[in-house]
Amino acid sequence: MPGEPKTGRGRASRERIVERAAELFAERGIAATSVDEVLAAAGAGKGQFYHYFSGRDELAAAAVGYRCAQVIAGLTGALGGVSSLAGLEQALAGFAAGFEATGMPGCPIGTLSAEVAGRNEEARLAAAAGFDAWERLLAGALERMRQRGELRAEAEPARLATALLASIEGGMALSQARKDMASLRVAVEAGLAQVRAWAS
Amino acid sequence: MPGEPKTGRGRASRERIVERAAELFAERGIAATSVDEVLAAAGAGKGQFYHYFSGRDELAAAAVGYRCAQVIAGLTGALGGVSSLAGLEQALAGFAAGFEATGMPGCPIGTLSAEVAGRNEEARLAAAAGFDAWERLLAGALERMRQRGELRAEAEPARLATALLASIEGGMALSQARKDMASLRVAVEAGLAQVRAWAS
DNA sequence: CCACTACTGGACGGCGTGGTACAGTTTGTG
DNA sequence: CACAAACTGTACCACGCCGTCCAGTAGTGG
Repeated sequence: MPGEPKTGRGRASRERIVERAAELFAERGIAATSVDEVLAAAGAGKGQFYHYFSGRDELAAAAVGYRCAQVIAGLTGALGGVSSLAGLEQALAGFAAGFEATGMPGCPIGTLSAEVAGRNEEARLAAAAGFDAWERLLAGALERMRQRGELRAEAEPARLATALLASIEGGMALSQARKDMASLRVAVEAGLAQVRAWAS
Repeated sequence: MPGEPKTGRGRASRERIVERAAELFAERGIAATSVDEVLAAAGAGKGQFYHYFSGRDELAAAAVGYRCAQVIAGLTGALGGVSSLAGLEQALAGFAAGFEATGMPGCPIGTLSAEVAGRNEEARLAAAAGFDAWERLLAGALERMRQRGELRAEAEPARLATALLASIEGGMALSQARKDMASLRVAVEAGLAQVRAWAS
């Protein structure tokens, strides 16, 4: 029965495995990456792996969770302090630029989510939690805009955040398939137009 | 060297394989479905398969193309004749209802696209073509609305269609991860609001 | 009817996979 | 410092995978 690490050394080992797995899963896909490859990249042996994980699926779930935490940490930096429309526009433009710079590999959460949903419940929940956190960041920014009077009082930050996130997510999906940033730009612009419609 | 079938019998065999592959890929994922499983489902042997396909990847591309054609055919029925806002609303509501009825397995094109992009160029192009066709259907409906005077002359059907498709696609991605239709509904409603903003 | 091509079915092989077993080494603790 | 628990490395196994091969069966044009 595998369990949580009980020593610092163990924790470091487990974490190294998860880190490498998250990287490889993101760039090659989960199904297309073998446990052996992950272990080789992490410089770990089978014994370590099955000491901490019950098997492949548990690793996938952990890696998805780790990836989401990374992404959310980055987004928190960009969105956490936003409280104006101009700030939101800038943050999203920066996000789109980063997406383009990495070669449009699809949404880091969305791609994993699509691969995992319906085949690994634990991982699906991790991805959903990632989306939730992202949406909360957007909702927080919108709420601050509303409180500062930039948005009308009747605006609903939660709904707007969902719609905005869907636009971003869908835009990335289209851009990934088309290998063309235009779709994401149009989608983000449309999402922002929605927000502007509620401006005071 | 595999090639196109030259007899009716051959064409039927090839098509049976592609059909079953499209079904299995859609419900289990491409990477998680073996060629042997597809062939067993199609009642075909290895000889037939390698007579028509160079290998796994070519089958994947063909199956993605087939799936897209199916989906687009269905959407053409729903959107082909739409020329009013009410009609568009109804078509999208019907689409959402269908999505819910099938258990929210993600967008039939989007899920495959995410799995295939970056690993199978031919299949990625097929998925992109599917998105293009879908977007054209939306753009056509919007253009008809504009010509009927329901949308202002300055409205840009192509841009609006991209934004609307992104909302739908992103909404499906969120709903799939969350197993909750609410996200898709909010996203679609927001997309429609964008369109209404251009109403005369 | 013949010869030639298209098509079919399945047996087979090499390989990579996820997972197990187990012996050896650290590490923390009393 | 003893000793148990945590941890690590690797050899190994059974299985399923993709793709090859080939012998046989339609089907078709001359």
